[in-house]
Amino acid sequence: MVLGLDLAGSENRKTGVCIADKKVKDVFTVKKDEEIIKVVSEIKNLKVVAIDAPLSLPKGRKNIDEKNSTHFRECDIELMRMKIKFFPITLGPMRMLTKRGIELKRKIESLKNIRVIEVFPGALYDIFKIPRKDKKKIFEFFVKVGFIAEKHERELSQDEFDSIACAFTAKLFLENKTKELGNPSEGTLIIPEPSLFGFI
DNA sequence: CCCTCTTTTCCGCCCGTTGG
DNA sequence: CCAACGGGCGGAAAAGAGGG
Repeated sequence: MVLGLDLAGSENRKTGVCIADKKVKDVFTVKKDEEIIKVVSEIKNLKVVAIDAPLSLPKGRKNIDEKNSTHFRECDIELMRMKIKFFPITLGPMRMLTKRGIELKRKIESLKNIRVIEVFPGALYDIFKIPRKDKKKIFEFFVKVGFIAEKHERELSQDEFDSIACAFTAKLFLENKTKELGNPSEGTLIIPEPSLFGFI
C-alpha cells in the first residue's frame, strides 16, 4: 500500500489523504498531525508515504527563518531547469509548510520503518501535460491510467486530487518509473520519469 | 464557501543602449 | 546600421490570513 498526502501548512486547514495500491482505495481530508499519524499507523503493509511539501533544507541553511541568500536545494534547481514552476521554500507561508513537512517526516519514520518521499503534484501534471488546476482533466487522466473508477459518488476537492497525484507518484516509485532529483545527502524530490509521457 | 492580498524568486519579454 | 547584451517590468508558482 501507498499513502499520498497533500500537506497543508497549518493544522487549521485541510490536508488531502489518498490511500492506494494498484488503485485508489480511499480519499478524504484531515487537519491535525495526530490524525495523519493515526492513518499511517492503521494501514497494513504500507510501503511508501509520498508527501507534497518540502522535506529538507538547502545545504548552508540551518534554519528556515534565517534570512540569507540560499533559497534552493539541488532538486529545486533541477526542477527549474526542467521549466517546472514552483514556489521557493523561503516564500511566506511555504516556510510554515516546510517546517511541518520536516517534522511530519520525522514522526512517521520514528513510528515504523516506512520510506517517506517528497513529491510534487505540479511536476506530475506538467510532465503529463495536464493543466494544474483543471479538476476535470485531472480526473480524466487518473481514470485513463486506471488509477480511479470512472464514477465517484462525491465531487473531489483540489487537495484530494493532489493527494491522489502524490499516491500515484508513490506507485510509480515502487515500479521504478520515477526520477530522483537532487542530492541524497541534502534531500531529494521524486517525480514521474518524464519519458513516461504518452506511454501510460 | 469565495475572493483578494501578500510573501520570494526567477523567467520571459520588450525596449534601450552600446559596440562592432 | 544592426545584432547582441542588459535592465526593468509583469507574470506565475502555493498557501495563509482576513473579510465578505
